[in-house]
Amino acid sequence: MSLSRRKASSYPWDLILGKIITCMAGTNNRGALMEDWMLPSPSPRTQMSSFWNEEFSCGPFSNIFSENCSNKTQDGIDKTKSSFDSSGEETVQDTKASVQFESNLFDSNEKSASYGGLAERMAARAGFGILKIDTSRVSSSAPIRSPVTIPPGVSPRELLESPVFLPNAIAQPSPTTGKLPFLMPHNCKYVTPSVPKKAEDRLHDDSAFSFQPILRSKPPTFLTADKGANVVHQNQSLANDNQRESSLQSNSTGTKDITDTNLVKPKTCDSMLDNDHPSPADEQEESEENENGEYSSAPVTAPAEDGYNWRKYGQKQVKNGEHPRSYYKCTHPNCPVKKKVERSHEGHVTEIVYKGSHSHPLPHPNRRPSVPFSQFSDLQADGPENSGSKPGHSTATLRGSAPNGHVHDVHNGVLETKQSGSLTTTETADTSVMESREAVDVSSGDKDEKATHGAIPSTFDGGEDETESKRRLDPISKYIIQAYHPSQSILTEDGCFCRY
DNA sequence: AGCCTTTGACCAGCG
DNA sequence: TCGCTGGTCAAAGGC
Repeated sequence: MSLSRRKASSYPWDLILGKIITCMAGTNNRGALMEDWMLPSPSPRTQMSSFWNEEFSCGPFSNIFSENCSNKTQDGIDKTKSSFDSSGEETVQDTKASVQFESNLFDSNEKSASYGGLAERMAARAGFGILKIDTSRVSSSAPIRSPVTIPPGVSPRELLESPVFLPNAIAQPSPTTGKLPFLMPHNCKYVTPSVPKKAEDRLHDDSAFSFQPILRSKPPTFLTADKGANVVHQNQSLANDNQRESSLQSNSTGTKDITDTNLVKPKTCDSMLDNDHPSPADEQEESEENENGEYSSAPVTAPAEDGYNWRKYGQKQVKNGEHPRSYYKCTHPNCPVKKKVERSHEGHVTEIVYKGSHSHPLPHPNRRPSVPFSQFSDLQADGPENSGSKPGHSTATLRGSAPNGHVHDVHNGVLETKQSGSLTTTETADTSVMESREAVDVSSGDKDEKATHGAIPSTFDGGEDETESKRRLDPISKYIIQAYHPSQSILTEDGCFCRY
């Protein structure tokens, strides 16, 4: 498989949709769906279009899971909704917004659905029509003019990298790219602390959506391990959201007491989001769907690509650990950050622990060829502020892991939190860049977060800002993020994918 | 040449 | 003090 194809496959949407497909194993249209699937690098948007047109035009996205998977799931969804309803009308609004948005998309999809030929369908997938050129009218002397007009000041490269043209990984979340969080199962919001809220915000802001500079397109990894990132980010972002979510984030995360080390077993949703950031050590975890629409043994993602450079300096088989543990150091001079990654024998990342705070901004993208361009952009824009930890925000860390109070750690049955270091419960984790980045990506539409956490740095000079200064004062912190292979995922009562 | 991974050895903490 | 364990070092080799 070509590199490009692999990259496309690595996009979280592939994972999400792959899971959906798997979930829909009982449906009759799977074959048709997979047929579309086989088209080269379909964009998330088109994938979803096909998805809806062929499979789920009968109801809201959230019903997909309940109708195609299990009644139990629906029950879980209902429960979840109930819990949110109790918090106010916000949930209702979200639901409405979601439904309306879906409706809009359906409308657009109906158009594409009428397309008959492959070209039309591909055009629909690409988000723009394929112009038919009448070659008979083209003279050899006439200048060949592209049907696409590129505005002055916009390079073709930029244009190509725009969300519309980007089939997947590079595209940032937007209605155009189909990467909007709302596309995820509504309940997935609970998967990651940060994702949820962001998705909600996005829904509210749909009408006001506007493209923003690519900051952190981390689809993935949005969690991953990068899931942990989300958790961390949540800590920061929660500064403004604490009150609102505090009611939702119950004591269920009793483990959340905190620490500088947080172990989170992310739900699949997070995991999927994290995907696109294969870290050097995690690249192998890129997952691919096989012919059956199932994921190969290749792991899903790791949390990992956080934009920093890591050097592996050791590996050990931990005594009681099921999997070998790898030790990584940040390659930046004098940067004390380390991380431990545990992988299953199949190569799946089962746990990631970040320790310490980066004492430097994210490395320049150009120095990290292994990282997709979009990530570079994000990373670059990200700056140090996201990597910094904010004492006092850390309490949100674990909340994020179980926003709704539901811990979906099927593996152990509980959210695990490891504590190490001297951090107090209120000064837990520093916000590791990685994790927070993912969160940032998802929450790009969250103005509050931006303002509060600098997710989209207002001072994007790559220098050190106040946050950075604070971050450097933070005690060493650790994050433990656990991920599971998608093939081992199940749909929980909450409508979220969990791994077992 | 530089950077990374691998891997056995070494070190430190703990009971 | 000894053994166990987790973490780290550093040489060797690969890319």
